[in-house]
Amino acid sequence: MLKSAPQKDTSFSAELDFIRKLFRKHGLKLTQQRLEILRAVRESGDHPSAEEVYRRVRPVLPTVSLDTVYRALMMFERIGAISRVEILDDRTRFESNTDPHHHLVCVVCRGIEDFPCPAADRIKPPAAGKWGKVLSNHLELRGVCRSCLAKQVGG
Amino acid sequence: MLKSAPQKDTSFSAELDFIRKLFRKHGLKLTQQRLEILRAVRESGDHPSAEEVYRRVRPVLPTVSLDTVYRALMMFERIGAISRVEILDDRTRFESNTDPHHHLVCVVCRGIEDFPCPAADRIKPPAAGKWGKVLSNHLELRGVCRSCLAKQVGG
DNA sequence: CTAGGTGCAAACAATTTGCGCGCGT
DNA sequence: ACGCGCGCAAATTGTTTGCACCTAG
Repeated sequence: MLKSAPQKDTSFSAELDFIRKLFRKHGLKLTQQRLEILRAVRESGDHPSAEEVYRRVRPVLPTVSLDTVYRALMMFERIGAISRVEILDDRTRFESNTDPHHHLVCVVCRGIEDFPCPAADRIKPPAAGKWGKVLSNHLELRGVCRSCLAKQVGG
Repeated sequence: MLKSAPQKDTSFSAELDFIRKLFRKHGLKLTQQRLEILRAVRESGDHPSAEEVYRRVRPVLPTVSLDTVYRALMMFERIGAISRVEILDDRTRFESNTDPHHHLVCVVCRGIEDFPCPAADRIKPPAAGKWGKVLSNHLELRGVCRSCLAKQVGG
């Protein structure tokens, strides 16, 4: 438990250098708030909503406000540090995975799981070149996840 | 111009029988409002927001309220008469195309175009069966459409 | 007739913004 | 020291709801 620096911090601090440069590059100030907000999204690797991020940083930054979280998240998205996911019937979520990937969404528990899919990445609009310039592909498979499926059978 | 009954009405009235049955089946009343709201989505074949639908029915139903539009749209979705699309950074949109299909979204003009894609329909989560039960596949290609691309080059 | 539907206005929830002080650079 | 960023609270926007009257079946 006390072996060394906390695990979570270790992995994140490795990114600190990169983050610092990124901020510098965009002429942005690296504040404690921004750092913690970014950490809340990047360390977990999941898909928190703005509210959820707010909840996560409160223990560390008790005075932080929800609007600061919003502002920071939007700013991070602008500079490419995180990306946002919009899921049917739900509020906007954020994620640290900025590589091309796709989502499995459980319509019961609203859980989101990432998965890579080169086949989906490769798909182009029909009559290639006729539509315009494609920037990204995002495939969303909606359904019921394993654990919700198990619960339903019993309920 | 006066050749016959208005074109638009012709195609929609062909669906009237189907609509009527669908409503009956669900024990719903077919009111003038609902009919016009449904028409506003189905006749255009595009992807209007609730606000846009409201705007479209106002000329025909000057007293209709936005909340009636919302209620009707949600109800139509429930009974499968239309489906909803959620696009990044934008309000919910509705569409009459309830067959499996995918979307080309222009990030500049926010326009949405449908396209069929059997390849995308066939994609399954990795480690098949491990995630749960997939109900639908939706691929969203984001980019800049032809006409916005043309404008950008000039600007 | 009578339950379900409508319009109005108000409630709600998520997100955005104006403002004056504080802190990172 | 300067100016961006912060927290507060209030404004906006999209959507939902309670209620009394109305209308399709």
